[in-house]
Amino acid sequence: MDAKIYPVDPDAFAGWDGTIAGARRLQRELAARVRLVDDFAPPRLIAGVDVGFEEQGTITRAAAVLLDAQRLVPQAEVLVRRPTTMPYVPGLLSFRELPALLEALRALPEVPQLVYVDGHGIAHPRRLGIAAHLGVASGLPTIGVAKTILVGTHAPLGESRGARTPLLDGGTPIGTLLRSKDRVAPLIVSPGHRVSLATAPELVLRALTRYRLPEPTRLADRLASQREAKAAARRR
DNA sequence: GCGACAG
DNA sequence: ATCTTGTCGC
Repeated sequence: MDAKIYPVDPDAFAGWDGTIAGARRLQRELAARVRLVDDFAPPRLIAGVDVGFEEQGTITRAAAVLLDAQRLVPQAEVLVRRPTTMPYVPGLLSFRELPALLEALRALPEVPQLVYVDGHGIAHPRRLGIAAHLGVASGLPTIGVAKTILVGTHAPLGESRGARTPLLDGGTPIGTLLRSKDRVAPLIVSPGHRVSLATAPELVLRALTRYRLPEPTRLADRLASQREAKAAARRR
């Protein structure tokens, strides 16, 4: 049976019975609420969110960083730590990370016009990756920026920065592979909510500097994974 | 039934 | 994701 019951967060999982099968049913329902049309104000403030773990995975760390959309300079950052409630199950990432992520996002001093999420948007088996789920749960425009493919196929991609090719699932476009830097593995970009398939990669390009990851998710990733503290501790 | 499988 | 040293390349 599907006996195991997980904690249900009313904000992100209203109506979920706590089971794995129920999680997949809820994803199909929520996917119908995803809007793939550009519907956001010209970004003045953008945010990046990501999750990391401590204590053998028993503690979840969610980070949210607010940045000036024009200069890509951080304006504020939030880090929340909570007990981990669910294991990682491919396709159900949001059920493990979304509650903490929403808490971090809500704690930011201002509401961003656009949120960059570490993970897929609609490039998901049931079209509800964590970026799409965060979008419908918060109502905010979101973009998914993942480092590897979960589902879909694609044609060969050019080696230079800016090269791109569609990510397809049974012939249907679900995202874009985007080379953000020469000779580095491409980013898999897909819309989360209130952003179109064509605009998503453009918004990622605008948030790039000299690294593979766009600034919002790069900074959130560093904070969530304690890059700073770990590097310092290891040097001693 | 046998693989694949975001973070 | 996390555990981890050195090493290759711009």
